[in-house]
Amino acid sequence: GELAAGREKGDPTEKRLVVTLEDAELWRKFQEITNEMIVTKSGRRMFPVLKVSVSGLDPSAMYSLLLDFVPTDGRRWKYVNGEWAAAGRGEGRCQENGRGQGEGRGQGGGRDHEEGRGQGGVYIHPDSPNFGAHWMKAAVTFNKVKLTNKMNSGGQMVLSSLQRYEPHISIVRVGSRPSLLTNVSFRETTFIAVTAYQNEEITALKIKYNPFAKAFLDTKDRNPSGRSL
Amino acid sequence: GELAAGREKGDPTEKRLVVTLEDAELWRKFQEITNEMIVTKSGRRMFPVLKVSVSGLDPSAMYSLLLDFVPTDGRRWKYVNGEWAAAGRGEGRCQENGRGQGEGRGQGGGRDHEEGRGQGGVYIHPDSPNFGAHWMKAAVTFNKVKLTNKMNSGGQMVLSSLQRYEPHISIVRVGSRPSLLTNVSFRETTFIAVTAYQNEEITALKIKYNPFAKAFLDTKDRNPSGRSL
DNA sequence: GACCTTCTCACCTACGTGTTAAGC
DNA sequence: TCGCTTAACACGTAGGTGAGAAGG
Repeated sequence: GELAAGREKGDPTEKRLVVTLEDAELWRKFQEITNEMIVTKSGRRMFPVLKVSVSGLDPSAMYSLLLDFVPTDGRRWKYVNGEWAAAGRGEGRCQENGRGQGEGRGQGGGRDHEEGRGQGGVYIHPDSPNFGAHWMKAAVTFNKVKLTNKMNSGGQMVLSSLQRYEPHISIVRVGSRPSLLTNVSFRETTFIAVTAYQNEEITALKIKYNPFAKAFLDTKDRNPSGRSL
Repeated sequence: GELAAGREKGDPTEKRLVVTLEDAELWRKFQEITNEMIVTKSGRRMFPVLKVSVSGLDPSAMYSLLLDFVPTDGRRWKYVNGEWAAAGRGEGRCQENGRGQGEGRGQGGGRDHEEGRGQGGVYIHPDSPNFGAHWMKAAVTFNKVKLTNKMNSGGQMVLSSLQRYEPHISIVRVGSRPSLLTNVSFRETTFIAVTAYQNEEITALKIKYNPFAKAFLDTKDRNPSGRSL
């Protein structure tokens, strides 16, 4: 774990709440050359996997961890001449405006409407709900979340291709007195949603580090096109 | 769902609590000829899978579902001449005596000590803890529990080979006021723990109904030794 | 034509089966 | 020997990869 983002709240129990991104080095390798994530009709997992360690919760209180994807801008992006460039406006579907960061909603209110919908909205970590002790005893992995560009029947996060997103993790207390505790994101996890990889260096990194792509490791190694990743 | 077992308690909320065994017909096919479950060092899943539907919970209250295996007797069993027969006493490893059935623990008390240990003790359903609504919206499947004969590092249920067990499911309320609500078992899920199948009819049933054993379906079909299962 | 999307595919990971032979 | 246990194995299920061709 390497990057920490903490917020304080008026609540006495979770004052020292800290959320740390795991595998930050790996994320940075992708981020340096602009990360891409595949979206498919049936849903595609993320790689790298979003993984955070949490501390500062009340071990015996009950929490849920939420994940959503916030567009970093209203733009579409194009990959031309080996570089990502902003194209025109956000394709008309101005669905993203309610989720910006300058709204004063980060401290506990604000999410009241728009929450129950669940389509393209919020991914609830499958361990939810659970005790603070559970979330803190080991890093929390979002390896099962799937990204899609179609509205399927639930569970998958709907993104628009060629738009840029930043994953946001929320911790909410459930039970007797539900409340939003924190809402963190990590810049190195930003990515552009694509239906096919644009930058072949991204492809090479995915193949190199994702065990499920090991079938293509040989192919890329035999192609001695030079640079070591 | 076919077999229901309900218990009432002094608590006003869960008076109508009912737990129903799913796939009872399949369980009965095995039970008729004395069911066996493999135990291995690394842990073996159960087949059939323990699956129950639950109703009568408070949808917004928080519960955990627990599974443990109660020896039906202190005996070891032997498979001789195509039949199971009781052998001598419980092999000297008198580790099981605290869990017998004549103890008056069936209605809600009695489990207070011995619970936290977790080794060979209690399997907590991975969805735990969760809302009553979650447990009731679909049948609860214990397909991930693993049976072992060695004390591994956690998660697996330690059983003694050639002993007979009955799975017990407990529903506990967690959170503000923890309490054991009910404690049910189903006779058709009784089995003898074995390191290798003794009754070849059990083997045939496992192969016939467990998708993971499909590799052996052909073998058994080509052997036209007669009876249809 | 250029760009983006969709589908099928071979090839992996990961792991659940009973079988079989060896071990004790 | 006999009874029980263990480990290696072949063969499944289940599903996650990018490649490549086809579609729009």
